[in-house]
Amino acid sequence: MNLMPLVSADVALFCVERGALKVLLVQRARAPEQGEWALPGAVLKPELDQNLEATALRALRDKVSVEVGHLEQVATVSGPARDPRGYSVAVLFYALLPRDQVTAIVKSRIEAVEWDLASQPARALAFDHDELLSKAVALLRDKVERHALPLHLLPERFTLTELQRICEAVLGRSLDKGVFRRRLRDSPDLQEVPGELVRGSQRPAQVYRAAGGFRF
Amino acid sequence: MNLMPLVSADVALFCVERGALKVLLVQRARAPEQGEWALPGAVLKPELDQNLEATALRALRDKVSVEVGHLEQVATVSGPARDPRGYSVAVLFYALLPRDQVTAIVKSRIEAVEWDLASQPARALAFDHDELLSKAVALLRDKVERHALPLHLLPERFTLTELQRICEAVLGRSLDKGVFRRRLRDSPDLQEVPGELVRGSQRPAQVYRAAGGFRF
DNA sequence: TCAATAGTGTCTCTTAGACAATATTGA
DNA sequence: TCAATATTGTCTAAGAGACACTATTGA
Repeated sequence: MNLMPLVSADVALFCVERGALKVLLVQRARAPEQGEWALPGAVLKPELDQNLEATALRALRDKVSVEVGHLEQVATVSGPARDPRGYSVAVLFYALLPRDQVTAIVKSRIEAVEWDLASQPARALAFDHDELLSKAVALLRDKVERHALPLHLLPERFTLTELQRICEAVLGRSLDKGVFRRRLRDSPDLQEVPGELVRGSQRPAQVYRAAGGFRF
Repeated sequence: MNLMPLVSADVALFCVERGALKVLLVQRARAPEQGEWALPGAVLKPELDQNLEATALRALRDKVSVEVGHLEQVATVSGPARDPRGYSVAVLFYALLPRDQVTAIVKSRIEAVEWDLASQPARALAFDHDELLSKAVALLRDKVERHALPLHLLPERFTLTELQRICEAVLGRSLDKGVFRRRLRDSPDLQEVPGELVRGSQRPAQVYRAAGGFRF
């Protein structure tokens, strides 16, 4: 038997705020890299975590008091130098936070938290988290580019225009309304909701929700 | 500090043999699951492996004496029950073996090895390796379906028809010659080789090779 | 010439992209 | 009526799929 490395799960938690894709950063309260900003994460505790997804969920619960219903695995990085504590293995996930839960997160817990621009963070990140963040953003964009709908970024009920704005924020470019709606027309992931939603002085918009068991 | 889990790397090594996508299986020489068939793998040795990719390469080197030049990370699985030795984390990779190196592999090493049908193996696999294999096949197919060229499955020089046969084997369906060649026309991943290659009594075919630094 | 495979052309259909036109509401 | 946004339609171009046609070799 040989010395086993530190295994942990890190999470890029995304939201869309004011038209931009943001990622949640935490300021580390303890060494190593104390005071530096990083993606939230936790060390795997075999006696506590059923698997690494559970570790990731626990990290979000403990550090920012958030419960998310889904996780996407992005990649696993490893090596002797990426963490000063020694040889380490980190499994990276991302999760999406609905728009109506974004404000709830900031006023929680001991460590300072902050939403930073996902595609070009203002903060320099500890460890190799810059690289991890890039991978997570790339995977999310790739999925949306391939017509997956990031419905987890929206509240339970939403309009097609809201959905389009979210996709635009994720992709970092504007989409054509006609093309967007044409594709959604036959999407099995969306369901009309009979009730409508009126906003200000304009034509009311149809409300939709995610279809049961949709795949992201 | 708490007990850390067993970390290992497993590899689905693919080749195309007689028109079918095959995967390399090894018969386990030691417990656990002694005598059962599984994907080749190795336990991470921090003092030996620069990272988990190195562990995967070492597994191929030790078990089947093969050196591959590339690895694709597929996914990471974890949990207390997937390996009887205890809580474990396994990082799955796949690699592609060129057609002209397939025969070299079988006559190596202590453990029995076998090429099995990748999409529907005749052998039942130990641990959760059935599931791992499915993930690897799905990822490989997805990439080729999205027009990535699995050039690592071919020898250094090849014809377009050979390339098409390889893609067909990976995808498990036949492709249209015209469509296939039309796309390849502008591919930056392919380079013509001035010399030609004649085979039997028919029109000679242009020989190609992978362009420097192509992305798979 | 023929068999066999290499390589090209052509037609149709679907879809993306761009953009215009119409619809519906409150002020 | 007007401003503002929702929703639909239309034209064009690019690409996929199906399939036919031409080209080149050795036997």
